[in-house]
Amino acid sequence: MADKVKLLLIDGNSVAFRAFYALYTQMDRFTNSEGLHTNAVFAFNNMLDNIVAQQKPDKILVAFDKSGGTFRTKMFGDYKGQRDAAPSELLEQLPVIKELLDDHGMAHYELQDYEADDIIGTLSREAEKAGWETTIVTGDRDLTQLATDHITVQVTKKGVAELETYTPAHIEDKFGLTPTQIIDMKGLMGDTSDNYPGVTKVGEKTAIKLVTQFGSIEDLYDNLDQLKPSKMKENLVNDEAQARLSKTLATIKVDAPLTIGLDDLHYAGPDIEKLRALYTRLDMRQALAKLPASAQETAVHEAITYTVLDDANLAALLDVHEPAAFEVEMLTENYHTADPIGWFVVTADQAFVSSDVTLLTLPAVQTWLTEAKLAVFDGKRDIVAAARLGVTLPALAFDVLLASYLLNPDQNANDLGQIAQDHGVSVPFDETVYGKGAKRHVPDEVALFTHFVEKGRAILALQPLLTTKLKEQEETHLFTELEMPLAQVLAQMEITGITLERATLKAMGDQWRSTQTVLEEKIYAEAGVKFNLNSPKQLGEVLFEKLNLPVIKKTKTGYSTSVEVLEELKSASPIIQDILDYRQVAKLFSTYVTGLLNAQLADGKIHTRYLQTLTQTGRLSSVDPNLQNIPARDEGKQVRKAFIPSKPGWQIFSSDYSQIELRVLAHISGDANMQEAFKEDRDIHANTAMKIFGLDSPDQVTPDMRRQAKATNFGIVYGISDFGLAKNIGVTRKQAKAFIDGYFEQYPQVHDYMEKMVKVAREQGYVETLMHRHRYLGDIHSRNFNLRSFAERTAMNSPIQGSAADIIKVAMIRMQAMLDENHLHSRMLLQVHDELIFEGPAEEMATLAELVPKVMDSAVSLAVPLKVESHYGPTWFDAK
DNA sequence: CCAATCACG
DNA sequence: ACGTACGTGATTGGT
Repeated sequence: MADKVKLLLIDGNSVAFRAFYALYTQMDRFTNSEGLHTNAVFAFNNMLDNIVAQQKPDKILVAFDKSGGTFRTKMFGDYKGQRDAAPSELLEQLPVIKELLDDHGMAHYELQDYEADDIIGTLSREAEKAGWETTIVTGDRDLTQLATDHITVQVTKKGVAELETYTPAHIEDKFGLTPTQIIDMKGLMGDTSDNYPGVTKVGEKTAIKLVTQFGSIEDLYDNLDQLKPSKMKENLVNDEAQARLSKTLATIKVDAPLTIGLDDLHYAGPDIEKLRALYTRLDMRQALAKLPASAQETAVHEAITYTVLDDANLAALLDVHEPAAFEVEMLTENYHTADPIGWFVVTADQAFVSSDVTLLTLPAVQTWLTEAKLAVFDGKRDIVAAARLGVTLPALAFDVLLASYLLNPDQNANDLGQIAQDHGVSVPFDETVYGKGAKRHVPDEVALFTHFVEKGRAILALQPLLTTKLKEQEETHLFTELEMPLAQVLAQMEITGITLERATLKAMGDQWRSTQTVLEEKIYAEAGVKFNLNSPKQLGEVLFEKLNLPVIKKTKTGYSTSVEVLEELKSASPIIQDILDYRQVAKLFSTYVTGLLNAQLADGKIHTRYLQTLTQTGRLSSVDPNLQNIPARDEGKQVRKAFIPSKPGWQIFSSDYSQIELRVLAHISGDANMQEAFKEDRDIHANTAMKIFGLDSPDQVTPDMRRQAKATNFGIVYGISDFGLAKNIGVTRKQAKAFIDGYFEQYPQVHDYMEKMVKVAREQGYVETLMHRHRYLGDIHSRNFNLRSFAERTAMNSPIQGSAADIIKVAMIRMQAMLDENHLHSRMLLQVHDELIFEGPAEEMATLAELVPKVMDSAVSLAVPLKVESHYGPTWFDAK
């Protein structure tokens, strides 16, 4: 038995409309190089792919509305009268969508005087007579009136990705009506978007009730006398003409005079090459990537050849003098511990690969390396991997990862495959070749080496592309003079590592552990029940259900038990303080004792990895372990006593920028008052307190005033809101607003700066730092208040936080040079956003105390001085 | 794999 | 009217 013919009918206009708005907030991202928007095309295309994959239709037709009036407008002049014109950004995409359909091999059709609905209605009825199965896809629920046992209507839900399926049974379930009764319902209700009236005061509920009771509008008016006198009955009588007209307008034609028939429908499948050309023209890289490889690309794949290096053929590599892509490959993330699985050198016309990294250590290869001009993807990784073999890499020529990060920090991936794809270069993802999780493995030699060569070629292909883009974005200097050399400095810091005194940390850990156990027992006794204290869920149940403490705040999943909540509950029960204490020691023990002990390597040191391409602002981040969040306050700061110099007689030295972000703000805002405060080295928080509290002398500033002023200073840097500030310092929103108003009055140019950054973000789509680091803020145009507000705060904060990051990065590069030039034994170990931590011989401390602040405060020249404070001692704890 | 919590600047 | 501070990472429990 042959399967029935499957027909897919799509309401082109309504789906395009939904598609457009599904990605409306992302419209800026979906634009091709000619400025044509592609958000609707993109979403429409995804919808097509999904529905075709799911339904496997034999025939497809996409129906469109024909511009100009329809028979409905002739019948009712105001039909769709109130509707705003579709936005031009959508209109420009309709012809492209039709082109897309052509290339997909799908028919499309429109008819003068009729809407897409009527085309679909007519064809679906014809298809039913022919014994076909039809699916209708639309964004308009009115079309559900067409549903039968052989015609299913799918209505887009939440954008266009999800469809709700309407069969007669589903309609019965949902409304208690038959599909044709949908028309009667609509007639009574009217339709505001199509601008026809219906009956006064009748909405969906009443309409459904009336249609269920009477069957149809005609039957309703034939039997009006059955209704008891009421306002509703009066309305029905008065609006009878409108109701009947509305029903006619809502009725989809099933006999439109189409100039096509079932025979004209087809679905031949896509023309891949045409689609490729279209996607390329539209810059639709995701769609492009999904297409099967072209004959050309396949040929390239087949053409991959390489030389597997060994002692005998090494000479060929040593002959390479042109620029090359290079990598030492490892399977796992942590390159301090991962085993290398191979390495490659790829030039424009040659490729050398090997699984044997010891070849790198051969003197001939090392000599070759000193002269090599290498392009890499994540060079810091290669530098560390090579260093573990005792091999030093030359200064690297180009790092694809760093370049791509600077071009757009939020579209940055840690995978060459992803980044290449984003720039129109095709190379498999590491995950595809190596697998992930437990399945990750070294593939067979051919697969591995082929991947090496492809990665090498991608790096070479990306280098000129990204170089051009960096230049266009005026980020060349930032790239060549900042991030590239910084990678080298960071690699050195990571390789050096910081020594952890195991016994010290263990002893502290034992103490905390026993405190933890004692508190645990005490809490169970106070609660009268044993439970898992580490589970906020269980703790919440105990506190708020068993002990009936007042609920202060809820999270998405239940009661909040955060510090702020517990602080408020302190007076309600003695158990609270114990829980707070428990939390503190539990955190210290698990993260800072167990965690750090586990991270210590055989050399007795902790080697963190700095992620140079992660944060949105240009800061570094630190992982495995994070050495940028080692406790600095309260009991926790004891942990710092376990961080010691690597050699006897050495000390830990630390310098930090004092209020660097506020100084940056004083500089970039040009605010005279704020600049004066820093030029005269006044206490900035006290200064702010005087300004916002209207005091005449610093003596009048109470500690509490200073505290509030400090919070206000922070708030300003973060892109203030009165609500946020009020919450933070525990004053009313009104008072917080008064603080902010006072602040802006005293620092008027800071106010101007805030407004200017938001304006800049709106106009150019991004904000930038002192050194032209970009941050893109697509959400600045969002219709969603939250997203938009967030983008606005980010616009204010990023240039501040990011410029401070630029400054310390400059300092770090110069610092390394300074240490080298002065032949100091001291070395830089850590960076914690505004501070640098060193170790060195005790005799060098005085030199560091002189030179380190000098390098740091001269890193850039601002309108205000940069202030640096230094300390040193036998442990990190003492270097404060 | 996500949410909650808490550590840092 | 909308709900809100900016940037991170590790651990734990729970799906």
